[in-house]
Amino acid sequence: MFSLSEENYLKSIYHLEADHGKGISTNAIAKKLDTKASSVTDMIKKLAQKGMLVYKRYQGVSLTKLGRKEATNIVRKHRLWEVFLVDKLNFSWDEVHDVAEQLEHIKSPKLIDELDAFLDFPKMDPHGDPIPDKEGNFQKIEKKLLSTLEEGKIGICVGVDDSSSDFLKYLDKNNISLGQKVKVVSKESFDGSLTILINAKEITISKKISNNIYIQS
Amino acid sequence: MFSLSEENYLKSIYHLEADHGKGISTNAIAKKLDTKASSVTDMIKKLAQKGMLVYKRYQGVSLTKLGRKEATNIVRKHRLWEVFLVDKLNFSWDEVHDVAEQLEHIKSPKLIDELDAFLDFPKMDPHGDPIPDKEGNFQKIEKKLLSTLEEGKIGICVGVDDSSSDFLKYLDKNNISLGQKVKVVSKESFDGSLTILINAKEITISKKISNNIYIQS
DNA sequence: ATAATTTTTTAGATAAGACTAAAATTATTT
DNA sequence: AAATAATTTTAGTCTTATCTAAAAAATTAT
Repeated sequence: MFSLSEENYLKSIYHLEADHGKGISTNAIAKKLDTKASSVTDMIKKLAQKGMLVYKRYQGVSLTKLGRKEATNIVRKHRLWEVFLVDKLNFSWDEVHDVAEQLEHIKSPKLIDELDAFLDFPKMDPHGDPIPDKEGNFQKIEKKLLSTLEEGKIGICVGVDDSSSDFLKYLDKNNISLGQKVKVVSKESFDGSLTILINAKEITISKKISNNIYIQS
Repeated sequence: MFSLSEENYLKSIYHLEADHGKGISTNAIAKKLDTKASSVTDMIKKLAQKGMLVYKRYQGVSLTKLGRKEATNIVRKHRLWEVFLVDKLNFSWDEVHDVAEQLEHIKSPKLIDELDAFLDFPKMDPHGDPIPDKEGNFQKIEKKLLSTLEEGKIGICVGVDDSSSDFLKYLDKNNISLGQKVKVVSKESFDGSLTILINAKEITISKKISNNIYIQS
């Protein structure tokens, strides 16, 4: 059994590895968890002790198979709860994160399996992120950033990178949601801003925005 | 905001007051929470500080209005989650307690209101205990222990006192569930055991059992 | 290659919540 | 009303997870 804190470390390291490959630095973890490097050192020693990760002084950490399994399970729970909140309890996609952060730590294998079935075994969470199955497997879908789409090309929104409330509210305000068709009308090379056709309307979005929307094309 | 520990103390004191009236002793709380009296003293000082209860050394504690409100809300959450687990996730009534103990501490007013609506505003949990509304009000139903029912009289099972897994499994095994009609066929004065007619079958139950089943008559 | 900088670790402190053991208070007997 | 027993509180310790400040190691720059 893991403490709430241990689970949060495992999850953060898992996400960092997914984004930046193996060998996660103490500072990167500290930044992600909004804590101090010295606290991280303490905790990774403990998690190494428990066989969840490999750690050598000054060398950063990598999850072991066991650690990754643990982390994946927390991610699975987080994403299933997000689906529950949106599909069943009328939460919007910008409201789910904080609550799911709490719910992901509930310990009950039966609960999460039944929830999975109740939700009809969803494959994606409300932000387009894949939900691992019981064994921790999930299909990695082909996706790229909207910012990489060339002028004149068409794609379908399949996910967001940043899922902060502010960003999601921005998307809502501009009627951008997953599953929508988007066409790049023009690209401004100076600042990377994009004029896109979405919902039969042309809007211009900044590079920062297009860097946070995933599409399939 | 209250810590998990503080919430558990408030809830326990609330239940003790419901059963034994005001002025709950340190030892009673310690027993309920399976902890030491000295730990209880520390915590009730803290909760008194926060205005949740009235405490005078060596005199036991009583919840304030605020403390009772807090506690009621936790009970509301606990019981709503129990309904969710049984109605939506195929839990049986002997499996819900431990999970609900965790879920009751999730902090999100929207979550619990939406859950309430999703479950169609249930008035009772799976054990026949009333679910407080948002304001903390609930109707107290008239009920008495099966052990107090006289020979030849009929009642309807409306709740259980003990809701431990073992006891509930016993009831399941004997096909006793809420809403059922029960008739006292005979009463053994020596040991208080009861022969009852339930489900068109006669069974004999001990005093201990009949002391844990509530009926309406 | 050495100096300066950054990162990481160690050492020691703190807060919450629990514990043990002993002291203080209250309750019960005789 | 003492004496005994039970309960409650205090004092001090422990664990978990955090922090600050300083030391150690690694990295980058000169």
